[in-house]
Amino acid sequence: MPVAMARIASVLLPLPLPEAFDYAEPEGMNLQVGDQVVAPLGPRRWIGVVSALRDGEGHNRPLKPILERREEARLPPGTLAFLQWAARYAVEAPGLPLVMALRGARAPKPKPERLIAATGAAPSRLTPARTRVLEAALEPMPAAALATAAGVSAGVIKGLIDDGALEARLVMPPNRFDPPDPSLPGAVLNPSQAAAAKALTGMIAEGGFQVALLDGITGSGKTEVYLEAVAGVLAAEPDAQVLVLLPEIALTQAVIARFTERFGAAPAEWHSGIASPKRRRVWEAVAAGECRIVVGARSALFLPFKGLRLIVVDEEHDGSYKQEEGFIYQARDLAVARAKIEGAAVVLASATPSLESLWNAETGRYRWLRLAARHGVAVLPEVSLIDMRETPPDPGRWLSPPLVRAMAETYGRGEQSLLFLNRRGYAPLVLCRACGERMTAPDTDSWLVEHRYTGRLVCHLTGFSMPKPDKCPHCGAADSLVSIGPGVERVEEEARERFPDARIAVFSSDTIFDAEAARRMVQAMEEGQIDILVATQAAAKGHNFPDLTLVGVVDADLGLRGGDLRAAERTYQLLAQASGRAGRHDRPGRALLQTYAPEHPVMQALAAQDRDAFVAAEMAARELSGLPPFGRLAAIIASGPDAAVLEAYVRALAAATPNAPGVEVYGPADAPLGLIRGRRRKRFLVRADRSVDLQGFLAAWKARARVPSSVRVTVDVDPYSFL
DNA sequence: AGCACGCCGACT
DNA sequence: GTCGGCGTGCTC
Repeated sequence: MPVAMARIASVLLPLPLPEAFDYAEPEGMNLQVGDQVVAPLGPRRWIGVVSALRDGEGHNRPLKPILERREEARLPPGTLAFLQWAARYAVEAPGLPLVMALRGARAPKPKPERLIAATGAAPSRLTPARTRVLEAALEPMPAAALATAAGVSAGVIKGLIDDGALEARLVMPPNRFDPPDPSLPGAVLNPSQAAAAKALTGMIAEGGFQVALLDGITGSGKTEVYLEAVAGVLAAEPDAQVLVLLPEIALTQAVIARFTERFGAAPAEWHSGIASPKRRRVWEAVAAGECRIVVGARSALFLPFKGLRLIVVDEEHDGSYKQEEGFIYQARDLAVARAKIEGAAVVLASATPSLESLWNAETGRYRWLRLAARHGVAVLPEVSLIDMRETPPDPGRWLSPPLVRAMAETYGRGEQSLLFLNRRGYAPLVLCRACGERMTAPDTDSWLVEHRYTGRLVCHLTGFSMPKPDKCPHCGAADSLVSIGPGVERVEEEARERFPDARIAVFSSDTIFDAEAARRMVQAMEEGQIDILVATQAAAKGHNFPDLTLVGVVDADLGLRGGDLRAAERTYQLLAQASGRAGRHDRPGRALLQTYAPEHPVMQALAAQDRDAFVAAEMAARELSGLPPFGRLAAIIASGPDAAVLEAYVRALAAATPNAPGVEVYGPADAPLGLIRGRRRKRFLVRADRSVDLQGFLAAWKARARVPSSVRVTVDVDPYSFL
């Protein structure tokens, strides 16, 4: 009889370790790849996941044994493969994506709930209050809910429990997600929508990995179309799971409502705002295949789907799909990668698709579905440019005469205006008139933004804030601090001066900090309780305001000044979304863009409402310089508190640059914000041809120079922010 | 990530 | 003379 050979288990730990660690499998544990285990690490115990199993003994040293196998769900093979792919893609430790994947698995379990139920026994004495309670206690419910329902105090309920007529039961909340019913009738589709829905369901029915770009202007009804694709997937396979990604939490409630209406059951919700026990429930139900639709933010991509068949990426162009901190990734790109690993389909939906997706559609990699017709009777707004050189605002003002005139006409007709300025606070810069000092956060280069509501100066980069000082902290001069440039608060102030009787509100992350506040503001706007809304990006998307007929963009050039790769594209997308807010019903709307560069191709394309011309021009420029989507970019940022140590490292790294054909390395240069929280930052930029294994190059390069422990090195593949 | 080990300042 | 600051390094 052959002696059973001991097995070695490679365990991926949710830590920034360079590789999976090997452990001995204790006899009889019967591990499988994907199992959650507890393993010893130094003096501690860590939860990890088995990533490989092989026969053999530890070679160089004895291996520590795994301590236990957890009963919690096993990570499906597709999920594990995706995590490993994602780590390589981001040039990061393999344990970092696992941190995201286990975020639900390690959350505390839901606690049993105490419910009060009738025992059927009659109470010894009946009072009117007691009768009401017994009538209300038809099914078990929490004591507080029962007291409210019966209109009594908690004492009455306690009395009935002591009397034996009611009893308390500890019940685990059911980990059930009601199954969606794809056979319920969907929305009535217009011909354009119907054609797109048919093409989508046909594509998905073929099975396997496929990507479609659902490209339709604001209001063309993209959601109805992808809902039909979801219905098709759910109907075709009883175990199929669907993931719907949204760029921000504020949009989830509306989309969840649409899904609930369409399929008669609420989908699971997943984002950073979900409480821990709920996360745990969703995570386990997704792993068990019991939860079939998840609507969530980018982190939902790391859930342990068992039978993922379709991923919808709504507003696919949106910059918030790019995670910029910690584990850096682009969720839209990872969604496509995950679908490829799982053999699933992807629908990318947008009114202003990213150039990358348009290029993939143009070259036939993605199926291109264009929704042309506008839903309902609304017409597109008329877009015109205001040349700020010809009709400048008064000094210290930000609204030009043509825009103010248009606002007056709109207000006079009882209609609504939206002033759009993508800048929080009152003024983006405060400086001292006496000595010229610019206020910045301690040990940081970025300017402090003045907020008048709170009377503070705030660093939007580090979160630092301080009360606005009376005297210049640098030279001590009194009353010398001046506010430079406009933010939404300052535009609001100007609007109030010009229209003292109008009802004016500000929509920004400083006035609207949760989903409930956003809902109230949207409702007030819908009901016509606001005449002029001054808003940052937060309000640029997703809402229909029937009486909104004027959109004024205060500084249309703002996004162009960053000078980065996507400046033009981002500005186009943002302004197209913002101007698309106007005139959605029976009244035609207009959008006025204040610009100092009306001849710029972005402004011309917006005024002519000619997206294709803009895209063609931008693509040609990118192709000429080999930039995405025609080439690939990555940034390497090194930071550290000691300038000399950092400089030495960055020089060593530069000297170690591998010579690779089709790759150019620029730098090292001071990062645009060279100093944050006392850490100096240096940056390399890498451009590579599409045929180059960029990740392989970056990993090999990074490995060629020893990193001093005080220096942090981050790799940003496909950078969006050039700060 | 967390925890131990190690070499320089103000304290019982 | 010690207690402890957190810089540096390791964990299968």
